[in-house]
Amino acid sequence: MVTRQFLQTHRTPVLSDDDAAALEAAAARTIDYPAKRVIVRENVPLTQCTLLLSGFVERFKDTPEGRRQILAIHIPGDFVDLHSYPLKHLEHSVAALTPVTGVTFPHPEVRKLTERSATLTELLWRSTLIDAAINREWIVSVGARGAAVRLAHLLCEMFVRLERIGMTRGYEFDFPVTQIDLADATGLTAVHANRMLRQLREQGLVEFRQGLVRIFDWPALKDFAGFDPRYLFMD
Amino acid sequence: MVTRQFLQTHRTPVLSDDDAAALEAAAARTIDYPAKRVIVRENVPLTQCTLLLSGFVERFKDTPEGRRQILAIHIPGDFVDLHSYPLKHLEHSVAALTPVTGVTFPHPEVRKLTERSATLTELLWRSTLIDAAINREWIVSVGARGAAVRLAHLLCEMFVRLERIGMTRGYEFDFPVTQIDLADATGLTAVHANRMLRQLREQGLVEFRQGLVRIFDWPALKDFAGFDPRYLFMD
DNA sequence: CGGGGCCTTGAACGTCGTCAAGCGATGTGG
DNA sequence: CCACATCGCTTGACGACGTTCAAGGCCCCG
Repeated sequence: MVTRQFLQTHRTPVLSDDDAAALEAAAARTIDYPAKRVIVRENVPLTQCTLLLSGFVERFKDTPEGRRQILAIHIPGDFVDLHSYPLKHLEHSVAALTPVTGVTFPHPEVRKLTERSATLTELLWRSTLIDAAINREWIVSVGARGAAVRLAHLLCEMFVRLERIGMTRGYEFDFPVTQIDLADATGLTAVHANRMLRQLREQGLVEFRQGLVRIFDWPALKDFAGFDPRYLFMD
Repeated sequence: MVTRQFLQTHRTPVLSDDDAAALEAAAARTIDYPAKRVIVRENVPLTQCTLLLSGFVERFKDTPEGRRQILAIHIPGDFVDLHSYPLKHLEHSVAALTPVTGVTFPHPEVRKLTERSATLTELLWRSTLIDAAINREWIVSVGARGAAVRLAHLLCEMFVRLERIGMTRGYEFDFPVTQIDLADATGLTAVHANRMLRQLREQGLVEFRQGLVRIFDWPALKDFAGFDPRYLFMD
């Protein structure tokens, strides 16, 4: 049941049992990666996609000036590169933030799935478009929100997404990334991210310490961040 | 031939004549919008997609604090909301930047296309993922590039995209938006965007005046902007 | 025990935002 | 036909937010 978490996060359109079985059967093999390992390198032809089973993954681009911009963070149940099926290669790289397990779906198998069922196609397509919606929300974050709000918004997003797959404990969850990663994701420097995290903690909103997030006041945090989860299309 | 410009911008995968004809036949009717008119409002159920035939369109979100963040700019040959087919509604709004003509594709017709041909499906899917790749490049812009570089990068992107559909004249093209729009797209204030545009002009790179862009030195501009067109997947 | 990540804090600097004012072009109503 | 409002562009002065540079601490691991 490698597709369990994926189907848990993507409930529409509803798959027939046959389609669900076909999706499950399209999985080829599982792979492990150690933390920091590059899983997909930009501009390299790809012949398969990877569904994340455990661990955290980043998509990112490094700029000529030496800055890293994280474009997305993936959690178990996410396809980290399903978009490689129509695109054939990626314009960014993908790397493991933690030790990771994934399962591969060869492009020809994906093709067969799209030939088989328009509903299944819609589901796969939809999942890549939800990633795109998250991309756009991040544009809003880095383009139009202040530093503290940006960080708060990211923590809100991770909380809601992790909650859906049962990876939270009340208002607490593991988010095993460094402050440098948070800074790279929000377009800040590590120094400033650190200061803003302290501010969030002192405001009694949320605490991030050594990969552990504790939300003190969820309604206040949501309000502070201007977080509206509709962009996650959870239904 | 309402799909001419679309097929011009999306050459892979290659469609059979039959598939191309089916796509063309799926078009329902043309619609005109005046400048500034909202075409799609966020969070409203949709039953059709719109392919842009002429004019410029923006996707955007307005923040509670009153800032507008432009998420994408569309030109003729772009589907402005094909992602509404799998998503059923959008998390952002779409508006005309100029007077605009579009042609609609009802969702049931799109569904029929996906049932008909896996290649056609792949092409449509791919076009939405190229939009997503542009979204990600914009994350890099607002997150990791300075103000002048951001503007330069946007002008590079528009030049390359417009050139492909024959809407440039040498190193000059119409880009009928205001400096306010440029600011909203790059996460800057109009005042600062104005200053940076002056700087680009005085550096002899590019000029933006009243909706007209003149590139003085394309290699130098590309270099200054760190522009690598591969994220546009033009093949 | 030494080295390297990662986190933390301070001080100085710079990019970009805010506020304010003036200009020209356009358009509208008296 | 002119008065006046509106919108977009431009520039200056000032201030704030975020970066850079620097230093020290902690912890883990070799």
